[in-house]
Amino acid sequence: MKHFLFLQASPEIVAPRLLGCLLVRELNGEQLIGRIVETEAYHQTDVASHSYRGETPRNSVMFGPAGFLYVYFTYGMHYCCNIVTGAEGEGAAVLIRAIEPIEGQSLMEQRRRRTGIEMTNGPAKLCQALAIDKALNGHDLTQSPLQLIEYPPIDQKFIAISPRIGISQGKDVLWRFYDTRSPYVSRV
DNA sequence: AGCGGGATTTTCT
DNA sequence: GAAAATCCCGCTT
Repeated sequence: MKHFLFLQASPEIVAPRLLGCLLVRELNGEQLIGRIVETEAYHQTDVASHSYRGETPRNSVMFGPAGFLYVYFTYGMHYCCNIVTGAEGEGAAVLIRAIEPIEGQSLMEQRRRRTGIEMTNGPAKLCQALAIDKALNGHDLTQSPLQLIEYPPIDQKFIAISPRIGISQGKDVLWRFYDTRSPYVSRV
Protein backbone atom coordinates (compact mmCIF):
# COMPACT_ATOMS: atom_id res chain seq x y z
CA MET A 1 0.00 0.00 0.00
CA LYS A 2 1.36 3.29 -1.13
CA HIS A 3 0.68 6.43 0.79
CA PHE A 4 1.51 9.88 -0.42
CA LEU A 5 1.39 9.19 -4.13
CA PHE A 6 1.99 12.91 -4.72
CA LEU A 7 5.46 12.59 -3.17
CA GLN A 8 6.62 10.27 -5.93
CA ALA A 9 7.04 13.16 -8.38
CA SER A 10 10.20 15.22 -8.88
CA PRO A 11 11.13 17.40 -5.91
CA GLU A 12 10.51 20.70 -7.74
CA ILE A 13 6.93 19.50 -8.35
CA VAL A 14 6.47 18.23 -4.82
CA ALA A 15 7.99 21.25 -3.05
CA PRO A 16 5.14 23.70 -3.82
CA ARG A 17 2.61 20.93 -3.20
CA LEU A 18 3.88 20.51 0.36
CA LEU A 19 2.96 24.09 1.22
CA GLY A 20 -0.13 23.90 3.44
CA CYS A 21 0.47 20.29 4.49
CA LEU A 22 0.89 19.55 8.21
CA LEU A 23 3.67 17.99 10.25
CA VAL A 24 2.34 16.31 13.39
CA ARG A 25 4.90 15.43 16.06
CA GLU A 26 4.05 13.46 19.19
CA LEU A 27 6.37 14.30 22.05
CA ASN A 28 5.91 13.30 25.69
CA GLY A 29 2.19 12.80 25.16
CA GLU A 30 1.78 16.21 23.56
CA GLN A 31 1.05 17.03 19.95
CA LEU A 32 3.11 19.59 18.14
CA ILE A 33 1.58 20.61 14.83
CA GLY A 34 3.04 22.86 12.17
CA ARG A 35 1.81 23.98 8.77
CA ILE A 36 4.51 23.90 6.08
CA VAL A 37 5.03 27.37 4.60
CA GLU A 38 8.49 27.24 2.96
CA THR A 39 10.25 24.47 1.01
CA GLU A 40 13.23 23.87 -1.28
CA ALA A 41 13.77 21.11 -3.84
CA TYR A 42 17.01 19.11 -4.16
CA HIS A 43 17.79 16.49 -6.79
CA GLN A 44 20.77 14.31 -7.73
CA THR A 45 21.14 16.15 -11.05
CA ASP A 46 21.56 19.42 -9.15
CA VAL A 47 25.00 20.53 -7.93
CA ALA A 48 23.59 22.00 -4.71
CA SER A 49 22.13 18.68 -3.58
CA HIS A 50 23.68 16.35 -1.04
CA SER A 51 22.86 13.56 -3.51
CA TYR A 52 24.76 15.15 -6.42
CA ARG A 53 27.92 13.06 -5.95
CA GLY A 54 26.06 9.80 -5.44
CA GLU A 55 24.90 7.77 -2.51
CA THR A 56 26.85 7.86 0.76
CA PRO A 57 25.99 6.73 4.29
CA ARG A 58 24.90 10.28 5.10
CA ASN A 59 22.48 10.80 2.20
CA SER A 60 21.30 7.23 1.62
CA VAL A 61 17.75 8.01 2.78
CA MET A 62 17.43 10.44 -0.15
CA PHE A 63 17.85 7.49 -2.52
CA GLY A 64 15.13 5.44 -0.85
CA PRO A 65 11.37 5.54 -1.40
CA ALA A 66 9.33 8.73 -1.09
CA GLY A 67 7.57 9.58 2.13
CA PHE A 68 10.50 9.12 4.49
CA LEU A 69 12.39 11.75 6.45
CA TYR A 70 15.99 12.68 5.60
CA VAL A 71 17.64 14.45 8.55
CA TYR A 72 21.15 15.87 8.28
CA PHE A 73 23.46 17.58 10.76
CA THR A 74 25.34 20.69 9.73
CA TYR A 75 27.48 23.58 10.96
CA GLY A 76 28.44 21.49 13.95
CA MET A 77 25.18 22.11 15.79
CA HIS A 78 22.06 22.12 13.63
CA TYR A 79 19.68 19.54 12.24
CA CYS A 80 17.59 20.10 9.12
CA CYS A 81 14.88 17.84 7.75
CA ASN A 82 13.72 16.86 4.29
CA ILE A 83 10.87 14.83 2.88
CA VAL A 84 12.12 12.27 0.38
CA THR A 85 10.44 12.41 -3.03
CA GLY A 86 10.69 10.75 -6.43
CA ALA A 87 11.18 7.12 -7.36
CA GLU A 88 13.22 4.68 -5.30
CA GLY A 89 16.85 4.93 -6.41
CA GLU A 90 16.45 8.61 -7.29
CA GLY A 91 18.31 10.92 -4.90
CA ALA A 92 15.65 13.56 -4.30
CA ALA A 93 14.13 15.40 -1.37
CA VAL A 94 12.39 18.59 -0.29
CA LEU A 95 13.92 20.64 2.52
CA ILE A 96 11.37 21.99 4.98
CA ARG A 97 12.53 25.56 5.69
CA ALA A 98 9.67 26.95 7.75
CA ILE A 99 6.43 25.97 9.44
CA GLU A 100 3.66 27.91 11.12
CA PRO A 101 2.79 26.56 14.60
CA ILE A 102 -0.80 25.27 14.77
CA GLU A 103 -0.72 23.41 18.06
CA GLY A 104 1.71 22.97 20.93
CA GLN A 105 3.06 26.50 20.73
CA SER A 106 4.03 26.70 24.38
CA LEU A 107 6.19 23.60 24.20
CA MET A 108 7.78 24.87 20.98
CA GLU A 109 8.57 28.19 22.67
CA GLN A 110 10.08 26.30 25.57
CA ARG A 111 12.22 24.10 23.30
CA ARG A 112 13.40 27.06 21.24
CA ARG A 113 13.74 29.59 24.05
CA ARG A 114 12.19 32.00 21.58
CA THR A 115 8.68 33.27 20.89
CA GLY A 116 6.66 34.30 17.85
CA ILE A 117 8.09 33.76 14.41
CA GLU A 118 11.51 32.95 15.93
CA MET A 119 10.07 29.57 16.92
CA THR A 120 10.01 28.02 13.47
CA ASN A 121 11.14 30.45 10.71
CA GLY A 122 14.16 28.47 9.56
CA PRO A 123 15.10 24.86 8.77
CA ALA A 124 17.15 24.25 11.92
CA LYS A 125 14.76 26.25 14.10
CA LEU A 126 11.76 24.10 13.23
CA CYS A 127 13.77 20.95 13.86
CA GLN A 128 14.62 22.21 17.32
CA ALA A 129 10.98 23.18 17.93
CA LEU A 130 9.69 19.75 16.86
CA ALA A 131 12.56 17.76 18.44
CA ILE A 132 13.74 16.38 15.11
CA ASP A 133 17.28 15.01 15.16
CA LYS A 134 19.26 12.13 13.69
CA ALA A 135 17.11 9.62 15.58
CA LEU A 136 14.34 10.43 13.07
CA ASN A 137 16.54 10.02 9.99
CA GLY A 138 14.81 7.46 7.77
CA HIS A 139 11.53 7.73 9.65
CA ASP A 140 8.33 6.71 7.83
CA LEU A 141 6.09 9.79 7.73
CA THR A 142 2.90 7.74 7.85
CA GLN A 143 3.84 6.64 11.36
CA SER A 144 4.03 8.04 14.87
CA PRO A 145 5.82 10.00 16.29
CA LEU A 146 6.08 12.21 13.21
CA GLN A 147 3.45 12.23 10.52
CA LEU A 148 2.82 14.19 7.36
CA ILE A 149 -0.80 15.12 6.74
CA GLU A 150 -1.62 15.84 3.11
CA TYR A 151 -3.82 18.82 2.29
CA PRO A 152 -5.16 20.10 -1.02
CA PRO A 153 -2.72 22.39 -2.87
CA ILE A 154 -2.84 26.05 -1.85
CA ASP A 155 -3.81 28.60 -4.48
CA GLN A 156 -0.94 29.31 -6.83
CA LYS A 157 -1.39 33.05 -6.35
CA PHE A 158 -0.07 32.67 -2.80
CA ILE A 159 3.11 30.85 -3.85
CA ALA A 160 6.33 32.80 -4.37
CA ILE A 161 9.34 31.28 -6.14
CA SER A 162 13.00 32.20 -5.61
CA PRO A 163 16.57 30.90 -5.61
CA ARG A 164 17.44 28.62 -2.71
CA ILE A 165 19.06 29.98 0.43
CA GLY A 166 22.47 29.27 1.88
CA ILE A 167 23.99 27.41 -1.07
CA SER A 168 27.18 28.31 -2.94
CA GLN A 169 26.41 26.53 -6.21
CA GLY A 170 23.13 26.23 -8.09
CA LYS A 171 22.00 29.73 -7.15
CA ASP A 172 20.41 30.21 -10.56
CA VAL A 173 17.85 27.46 -10.01
CA LEU A 174 14.45 28.66 -8.79
CA TRP A 175 13.56 25.78 -6.50
CA ARG A 176 12.49 27.63 -3.35
CA PHE A 177 8.78 28.00 -2.71
CA TYR A 178 6.94 29.82 0.06
CA ASP A 179 3.47 30.92 1.12
CA THR A 180 3.38 34.72 0.80
CA ARG A 181 0.65 34.94 3.44
CA SER A 182 2.79 33.50 6.23
CA PRO A 183 4.92 35.62 8.60
CA TYR A 184 6.91 32.49 9.43
CA VAL A 185 8.77 32.41 6.09
CA SER A 186 12.52 32.61 6.83
CA ARG A 187 13.14 35.48 4.42
CA VAL A 188 11.27 37.36 1.71
C1' DA B 1 17.91 47.07 9.65
C1' DG B 2 22.05 45.24 8.24
C1' DC B 3 26.71 43.32 8.49
C1' DG B 4 30.43 40.36 10.49
C1' DG B 5 32.11 36.77 13.17
C1' DG B 6 31.92 32.70 16.23
C1' DA B 7 30.00 28.27 17.51
C1' DT B 8 31.11 23.26 16.72
C1' DT B 9 31.40 18.62 14.32
C1' DT B 10 30.44 15.69 10.45
C1' DT B 11 31.61 14.70 5.90
C1' DC B 12 34.13 14.34 1.99
C1' DT B 13 38.48 15.85 -0.72
C1' DG C 1 41.93 20.43 5.95
C1' DA C 2 37.97 22.95 4.27
C1' DA C 3 33.29 23.55 3.73
C1' DA C 4 28.87 23.05 5.32
C1' DA C 5 20.94 23.31 2.52
C1' DT C 6 22.44 27.70 9.95
C1' DC C 7 21.69 30.50 13.90
C1' DC C 8 22.73 33.95 17.30
C1' DC C 9 25.00 37.85 19.18
C1' DG C 10 27.06 42.29 19.07
C1' DC C 11 28.27 46.30 16.69
C1' DT C 12 27.28 50.02 13.41
C1' DT C 13 24.09 52.90 10.93
